[in-house]
Amino acid sequence: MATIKEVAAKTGLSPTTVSRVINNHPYVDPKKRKLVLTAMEELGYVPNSSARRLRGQRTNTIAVIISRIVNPFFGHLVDAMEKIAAERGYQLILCDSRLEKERELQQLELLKTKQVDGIILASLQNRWKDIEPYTRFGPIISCNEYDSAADMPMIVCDQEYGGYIGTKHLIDRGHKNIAYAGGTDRIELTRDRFAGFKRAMMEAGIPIVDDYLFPSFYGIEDGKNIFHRMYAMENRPTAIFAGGDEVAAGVIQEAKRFHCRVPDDLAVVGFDNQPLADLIDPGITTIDQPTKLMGTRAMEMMVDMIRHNREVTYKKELLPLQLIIREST
Amino acid sequence: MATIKEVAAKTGLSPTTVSRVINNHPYVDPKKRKLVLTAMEELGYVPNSSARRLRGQRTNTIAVIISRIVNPFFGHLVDAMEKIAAERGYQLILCDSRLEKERELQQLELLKTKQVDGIILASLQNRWKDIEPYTRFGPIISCNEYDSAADMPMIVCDQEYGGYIGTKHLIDRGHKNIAYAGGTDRIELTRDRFAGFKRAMMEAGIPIVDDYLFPSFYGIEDGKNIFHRMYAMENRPTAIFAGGDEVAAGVIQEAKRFHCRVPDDLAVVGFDNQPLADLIDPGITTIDQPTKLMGTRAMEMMVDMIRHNREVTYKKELLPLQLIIREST
DNA sequence: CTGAAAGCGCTTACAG
DNA sequence: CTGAAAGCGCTTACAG
Repeated sequence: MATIKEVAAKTGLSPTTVSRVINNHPYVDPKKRKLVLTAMEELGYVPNSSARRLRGQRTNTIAVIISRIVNPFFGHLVDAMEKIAAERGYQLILCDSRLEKERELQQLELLKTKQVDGIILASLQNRWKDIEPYTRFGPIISCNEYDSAADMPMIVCDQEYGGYIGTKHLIDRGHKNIAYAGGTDRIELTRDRFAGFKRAMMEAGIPIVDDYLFPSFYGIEDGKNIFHRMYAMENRPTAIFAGGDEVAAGVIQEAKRFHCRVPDDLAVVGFDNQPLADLIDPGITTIDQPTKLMGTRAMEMMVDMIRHNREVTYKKELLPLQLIIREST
Repeated sequence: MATIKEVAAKTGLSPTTVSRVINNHPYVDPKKRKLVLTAMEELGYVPNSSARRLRGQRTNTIAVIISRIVNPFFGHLVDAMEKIAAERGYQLILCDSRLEKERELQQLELLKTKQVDGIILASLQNRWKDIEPYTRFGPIISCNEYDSAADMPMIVCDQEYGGYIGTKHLIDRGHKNIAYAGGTDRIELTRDRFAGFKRAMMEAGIPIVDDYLFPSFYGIEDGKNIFHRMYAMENRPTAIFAGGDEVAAGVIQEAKRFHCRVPDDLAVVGFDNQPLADLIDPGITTIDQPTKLMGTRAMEMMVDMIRHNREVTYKKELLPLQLIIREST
């Protein structure tokens, strides 16, 4: 692999001048510039990025941490981020925390070891106090998930409102026995959604039944399990607000298998508005998250922070959430 | 950020010794080792990876190029790869070619500029002659897609067989008017699948109707379009072998909307066996690809090649494909 | 078991 | 407009 020295030798110029050509500096004799360019071409020269990183103290790489890449929601989020990153000349390192705290912390080390210029947290396994120490080493922002105790920029959706409109919709349809599959309390996002659920229920004067509340779940299989737990109840819920479209899809599929009609016997509301929600039968009423917009904004902000050395301070950017009504309610 | 020099200064030892501690070299006085460890701890020292990269000429980073991350097939493939990479201490750079040749070539440059130690091509936009020059700079292997003209290792499935069993299944169900949504000829994988289709048709003595052949398609919307093109025909096909489950899902959804019964009026076979295939109604008969196994094997092989400086030579590892029968046929 | 020195391949003040 | 020199932060022969 040719180095800058070899290019210099071949042209009879100094490495300094070659470097200036590479970096499009002004003040290089046009003839010499051309000479260098030809030599680079002939030698197949390409600058060594490790050397540039070490010298320049930048990596042009950004890490994004998600919790489960097989969740299509994250697929779309990452897609939007990758697009902006590529446009702006940044590489994307994909980190999957697999919902584990330790993995997330290890991935945050990338910033310390100077392997990335910044990190976007699209999921959050650790508390702010454990994440905060890393902010000293470069910009960290959150996108999708958030922690209001955190002193970092966040691009998020109004989850309380999402929880509210989904629940209100079920109430408006005449339901009172409403189950809720909410995710763990550990995550603020799910707490806020649940707060929206509670607000809607309270406004309507409907008591919340503990047995109808299901903890943290993520995939199709979890949806199936939840259905069975509801099905086994004496007093079955007539509706469920699931934590995501995959969970909702699992509920619906199993309901159909057990001849439980959706929405007549069981109404189902999902979350995310994934393509899946429109594909299965009946289509899933769900809360649309502006996934693409979130990813785009987060990456734009990250690049901006890296480029302008912007200070990392609290800033919450709220994006709109919207009820999409289909046949499952 | 503390450097190795500061650790050395603090301990009164040389950077050499500190380096040896960092890298777990033998022959370091246990007391001094402990001394260094404490100093590193106190200073919050972490080795700068750019310096290590430059010095060591390795990056511990692997790029994977896919063509469309929102395709759940790639989501699962990347998931399996990320798992192995993380286990082995490698970072994963995600590159989405978005089906564009130029982007893929630019992503291959990562190897030249020493930003990655190796590249896994999970999709292939360029011909071998355009990819080959990059092999000089590090290991490149393909996974999923392939090019038999290529002199590189490939972890792939027997697509011809996949095309064959899917088609044979439709023929066994009594179909003669079978449409095929095949992808472009540019890609060998799709050519092979199509060859399997043709073999099955020929064996059964069924002529292939040009109007029933649809070119390259990938998503749900494409499936919908294909349905409409078939629906508009005078002599409608009674079955279709779609290029992927998403396409199949689009066909099925639109068929239902137009009261075309699946499988009675139109039988549908997909490809990939994505979770989606089991979720929609009717479930999609499809060809199961061992996605996880492919990703795992590819990453294992890549790490092995990087570690042992294995020569990059042709080697085709064929994984099994399997027909999954559901209600769409 | 330990350290001084060289060098990985760049870029950037500095001097001219 | 150009070049010599220093230095980014490591690691690895080499010598002891």
